[in-house]
Amino acid sequence: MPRRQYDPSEIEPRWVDTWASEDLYATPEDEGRPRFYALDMFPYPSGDLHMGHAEAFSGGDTIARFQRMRGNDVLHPIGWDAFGLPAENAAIKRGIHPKEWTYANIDQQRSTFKRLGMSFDWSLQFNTCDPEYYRWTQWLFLKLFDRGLAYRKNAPTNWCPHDQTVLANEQVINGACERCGTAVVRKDLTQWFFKITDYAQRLLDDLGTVEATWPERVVTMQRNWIGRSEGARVTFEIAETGDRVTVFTTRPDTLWGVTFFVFAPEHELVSKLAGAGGATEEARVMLEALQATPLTNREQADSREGVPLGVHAVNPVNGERVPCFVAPYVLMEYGTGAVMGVPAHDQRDFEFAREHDLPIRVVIQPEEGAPRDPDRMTEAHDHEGVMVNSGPFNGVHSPDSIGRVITWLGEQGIGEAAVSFRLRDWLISRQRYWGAPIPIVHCPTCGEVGVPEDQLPVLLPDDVDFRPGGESPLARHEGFVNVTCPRCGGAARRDTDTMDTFVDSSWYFLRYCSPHRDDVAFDVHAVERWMPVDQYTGGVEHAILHLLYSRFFVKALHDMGMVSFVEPFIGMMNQGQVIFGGASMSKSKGNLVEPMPIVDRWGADTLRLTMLFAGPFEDDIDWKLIAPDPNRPPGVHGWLGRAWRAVHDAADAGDAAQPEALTRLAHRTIKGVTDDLERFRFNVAVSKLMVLTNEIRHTLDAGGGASDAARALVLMMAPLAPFAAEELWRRTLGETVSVHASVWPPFDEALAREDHAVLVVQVDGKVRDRLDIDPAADEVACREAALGSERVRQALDGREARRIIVRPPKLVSIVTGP
RNA sequence: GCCGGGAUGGCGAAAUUGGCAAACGCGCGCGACUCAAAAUCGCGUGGGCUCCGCCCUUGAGGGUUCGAGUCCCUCUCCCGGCACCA
Repeated sequence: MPRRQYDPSEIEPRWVDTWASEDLYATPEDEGRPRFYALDMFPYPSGDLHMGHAEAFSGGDTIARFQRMRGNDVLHPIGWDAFGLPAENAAIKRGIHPKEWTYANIDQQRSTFKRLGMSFDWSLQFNTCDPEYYRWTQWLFLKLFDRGLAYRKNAPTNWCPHDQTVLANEQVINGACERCGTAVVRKDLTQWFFKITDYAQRLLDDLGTVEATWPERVVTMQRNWIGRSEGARVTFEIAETGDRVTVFTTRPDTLWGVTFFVFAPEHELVSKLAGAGGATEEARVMLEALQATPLTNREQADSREGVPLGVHAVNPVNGERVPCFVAPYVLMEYGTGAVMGVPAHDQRDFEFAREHDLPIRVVIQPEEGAPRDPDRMTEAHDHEGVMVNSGPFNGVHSPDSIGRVITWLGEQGIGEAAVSFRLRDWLISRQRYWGAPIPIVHCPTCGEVGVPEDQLPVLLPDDVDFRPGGESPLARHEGFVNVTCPRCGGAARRDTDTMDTFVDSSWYFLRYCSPHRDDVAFDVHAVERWMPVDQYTGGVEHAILHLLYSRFFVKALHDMGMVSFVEPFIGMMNQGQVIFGGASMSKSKGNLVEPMPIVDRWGADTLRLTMLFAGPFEDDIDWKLIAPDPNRPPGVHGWLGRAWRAVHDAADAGDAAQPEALTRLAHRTIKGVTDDLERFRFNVAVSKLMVLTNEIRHTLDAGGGASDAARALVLMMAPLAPFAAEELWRRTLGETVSVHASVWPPFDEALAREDHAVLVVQVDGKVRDRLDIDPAADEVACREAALGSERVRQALDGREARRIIVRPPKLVSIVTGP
């Protein structure tokens, strides 16, 4: 066969077509083999794929291919997270329909995925904006609704004035909309929520089951987001009105230090108490202003402002009457929306007390150092210590104090142990067009009525004025809004909100198991076969939102008896970012590097390998450092060429005997690369293949044969450089079955072992000699070899060896000192 | 402020988890091939010195150990998350 140059632009498109015509990556039928679900976070179709996609999917595809070759049935699907605001915004800007924009981008991304050689089973593809999919999103909403896990309430919400919609708590970053960066304002609206708080404890507990196989930071972020605190609930009574108000505190041991009481501005009792007669006219005006202030403006003010209510709360532990205030530093969203003020032991209360000239009473004294003096304190003492001025508890030390006070509160009937979570319910309604309509009808007689299952999907109408402003777009569509009540048949109105797109993505991994079933959301048997996902690959930006929501969905479905497992994702890995010159890439910065020009010029294998070889998968890749000259190929391209030539030369050398040293290296490499790929250490795996390639080259140059080693090399290249490996396998080596349908090479443990050893001899911690030694040498032989060394004798210089530590066959450490 | 992660040659990074620091690659230098260049191949490449050898070196300082990039303590800097959470 005439020698051909390594030419990816000729090779790669050819295999794209062949693989498709052979249906090479079809998901196997269940015949009892082990299975592996390799899932990548599905992309949002906003234009073509970018370098971040190339990085993530290169890793995910390598895993899928490796697991297939290891004899697993692999589910490796792809689809599109296709509803969402950007489609609408882009469509408004360009005057085209969101649907048209979305499906055009999906076509573009699909074609790029194919060119990159991703081993997806394309027959499984779906898009969340397809009615065949969102029908079941709506169905799941109704299941949650039936169980009381979806409900509507009026609440202060985060409103983005630019995008004209509410946002979930998780979508507000530093007081701004995560999408457009506009400062979020507070708006009281009636909205749909999912009751994720019911699952707070389980979402926290079950993290323990994935802790070992998820990135540590993701687990930590979830824990912090759920934010469990232990403490007590204590009930105070308002002296003037008799109202009872409960507070949550993590420091019940400071109850004797309460000198005031504070309500959040939204607290339900505030208006009543302000009208109880004690409040001044000035205070009432201030209160109104406070209640009208947007959330974010308050947060940014960082003030200790507050309004006296003119009423008093009675401290249940000692009967003291303390003044009540309303202050924005108390949040309605956390705890009970009211707090006891303990200025001596809480920094915020301390600042509030100083601002409003309120008394400060020390009830915890530190065990060491000077006792705290209320008149001289410059900050709260929020640490541990001994209880003082605390009636029956004087002299009690932390850490016992909190538990003892809680027990006592219970005995007195004043309070009880309590747990509070930071996590809030998930606000899912959006006043935008491009999303799944909420399948609810509002009937004047029957109230909120779920759309009957046989009437799903509630289709998103095409002919809608989706420009933002005023009412939500669907509310302006008469034909959509006006319906008859499914229950009583009377005139009713459809709910005109759409669902947050995170609802769509909270169950897509279940749909992949049986994407074309039109009678169920998912086939129970298919889901039980594939789920939970073995390895989930995607960006760490979803560490909280998407992962928390998906975990909630799966737990809720578990409780409904629909799935047997409680966690959706067993293994998880997050790719690093692809940056350029130390900064994130963007068109406006002019530092955008796109994948396709690189693929066209150097090939998809080079692009994939460059990503995987650059460093650990989870670390950022600075493209400027990896490929500094755009006119020269990244370094791995050179290796592909060397491997190409080495395999061709090995084939030409035919049956020439392969030296044992090369055979041993090949087995060592198989062992190492297998281990590296199992642990997603792609960069190290590639480096081992480079070493093997170099050794094949040297062997051939020395006149030896290398055909077995070359075959092993090609097999191991397959998950990492699928095109080059396939070309070498089928064309150069003449195999008929695809390398990607071949079995991962086995290794012989005896051959993989090192056949020679170097005995390092240290004297007083310094390396003094290196001796070749039989790897089977025992302790005695190693000791003798070391002591027999001339150089060691010189280093000892007549001193006596007091202690000799031997680790055969690697090391002898001789100690002369004491 | 709280929580988490990190710092190794000119650069990206390895180091079997306490046992030869810098594998592999990039870049650079020298050489072969070539009229020449590219491509390819070979050799060299942490620093220092009195250079066939020796000494030093994993952000800084201390500790444990026969032995520390790896474990412990203190500190500096960088990156990420949360941030009135009572």
